[in-house]
Amino acid sequence: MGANSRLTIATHALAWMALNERSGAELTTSEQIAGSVKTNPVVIRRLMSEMGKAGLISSQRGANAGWRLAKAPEAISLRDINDALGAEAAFAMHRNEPSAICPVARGIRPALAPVYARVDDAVSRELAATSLADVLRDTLGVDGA
Amino acid sequence: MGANSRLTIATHALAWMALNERSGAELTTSEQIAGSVKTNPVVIRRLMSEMGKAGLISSQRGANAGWRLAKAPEAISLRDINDALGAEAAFAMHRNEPSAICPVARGIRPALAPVYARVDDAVSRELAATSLADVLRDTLGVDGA
DNA sequence: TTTGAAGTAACAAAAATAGTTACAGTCGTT
DNA sequence: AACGACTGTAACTATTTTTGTTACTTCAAA
Repeated sequence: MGANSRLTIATHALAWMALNERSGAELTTSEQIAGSVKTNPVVIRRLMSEMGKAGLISSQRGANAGWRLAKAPEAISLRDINDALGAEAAFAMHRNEPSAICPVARGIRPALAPVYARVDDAVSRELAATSLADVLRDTLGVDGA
Repeated sequence: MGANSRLTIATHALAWMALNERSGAELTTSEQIAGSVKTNPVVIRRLMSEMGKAGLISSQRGANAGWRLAKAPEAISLRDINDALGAEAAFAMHRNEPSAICPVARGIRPALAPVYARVDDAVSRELAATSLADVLRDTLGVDGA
């Protein structure tokens, strides 16, 4: 798979929201975020919708609509974001069924499954160690601010 | 990206070779492996070519051609295979440059880069813990053999 | 010199992601 | 009650990546 930038875009969006709220804003719109990410607002709305279902953010509709964080930036980890996006495993099994006759072909998937599960666990653990607050701090700190 | 099955196919191929050699064979051909994986021999040859460049296997050309493992199955880890395939990072940055004006957009990539690097390290560590010999053992053990 | 397979280029097919357009649903404001 | 601004989605196109296929060249043993 091409490596996937969904986590990057989603984290960028939440970091923008966090900064916006810190500056006193109540709500953030998809258009504001799209301006920073330089993409189409619908792309942002799609990601936001998934994060809303996961309880990371909440939306307000009607006039004066937008999103707000549902948790403090310290309480949202990159793992939470990745899980919200329904991220798939790092490695996949064969796209097509291998030979039913060959013993290697029959046994290779059960043999690899636990290894791949451990890999995904390791990814989750690593992502869990970084919060949205960490990302925002490092993001703003780049300029020496 | 769709999750990528290249590591699965490459590992399947090497496991097949290891079993073939254990059964007394000197050489293994792409057609034999393709039969077990149920794919086109060229797909196998492409993967084998990359693993050959990484020194995991060696090829013999001419009549009576084929591949043989260049190391013992105990000395080849899934990490070696993954590295040989030039695996890309689990997560990618934005496909397009984000806004040059916005401080979040400017700082988010340097902030995420070390996190993503740690994730890739964790993946490598996890893959390094399993050898081709482990995979072959578990593969054949599935039937209780 | 014949032969079987590696090696590789070129291209088609399939799948996933990203980008775009369009429109219905919601709800303060006027 | 109508308006306006923005969410929520569906539908479609474009782009990128991976996989599958055909075809051809190179190689070395028999």
